[in-house]
Amino acid sequence: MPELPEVQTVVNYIKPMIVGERLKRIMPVWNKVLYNFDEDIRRSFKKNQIIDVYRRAKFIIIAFEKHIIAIHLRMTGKLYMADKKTSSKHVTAVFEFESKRSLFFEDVRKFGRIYLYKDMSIIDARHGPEPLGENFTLELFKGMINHRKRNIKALLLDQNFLSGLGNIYVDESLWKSSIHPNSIANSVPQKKIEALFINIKSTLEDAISQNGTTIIDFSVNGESGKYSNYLSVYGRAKKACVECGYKIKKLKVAGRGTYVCLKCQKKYKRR
DNA sequence: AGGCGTTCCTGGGGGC
DNA sequence: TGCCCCCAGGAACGCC
Repeated sequence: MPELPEVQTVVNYIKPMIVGERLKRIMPVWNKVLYNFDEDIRRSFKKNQIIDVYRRAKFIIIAFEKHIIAIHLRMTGKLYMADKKTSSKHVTAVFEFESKRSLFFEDVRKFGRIYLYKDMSIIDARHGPEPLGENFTLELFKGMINHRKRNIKALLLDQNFLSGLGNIYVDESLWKSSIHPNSIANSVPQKKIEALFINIKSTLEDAISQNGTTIIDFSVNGESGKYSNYLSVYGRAKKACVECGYKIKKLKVAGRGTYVCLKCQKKYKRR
């Protein structure tokens, strides 16, 4: 499941290949993949050269002079460049460039969507700060959390609260900070919040440096994420905690499969 | 405000 | 071996 590090890896991979390309058209292979391409914007889509590619939250942003295209991979989305049609039956959309090359969007479970906006305002309004951005300071994080009474895992997964985290990196960050995922957010001691702040950043940075955790099949070069070798709790049910040796438990928290060491991670209840 | 259920999808795992 | 059932999971939305 692509989270911030996986999306960043995809951006790093495709950016040098498509900046400067001119978009001829987007072919929706599966009819729901283009989420909000209203006809007016579509017809005025004349400034068609890609000027930048970057990540915001879990979106891949392809920027044109007058508009942006945002791609969300959701669970199983993949992007890769190719010259000709691929044989994959899971392609849901194809970006055709004037150079005759194409960017393929492949998505087995079909949750991924492509959005068209005039600018970033709608996405920015619905998403919290970037955990690796300069504006995301410890003081800001403390201020965001100190009035929140949700359980900490649900809060960290909420893209409106903080951008980019998903199930894997939330579990990893909470384990590293010795916080039980079912803790009430504003009951977690300040020292632990400081640790969490540091651990969210370092976990994401380490994962980016390993090209993410999810196995991403780029088809062309077959690169896959290597952070899976570094996971401490996620996916390690019944295995020994690498810190204390106690058996890792799999729970359900915030409706998600959740991995936790009940010996290392303390649950902070409502005060 | 926050928790919970539902929806979208399909491959794959569990049960028998 | 084979078949059917059911579920994971990101995010939006509605309901209480």
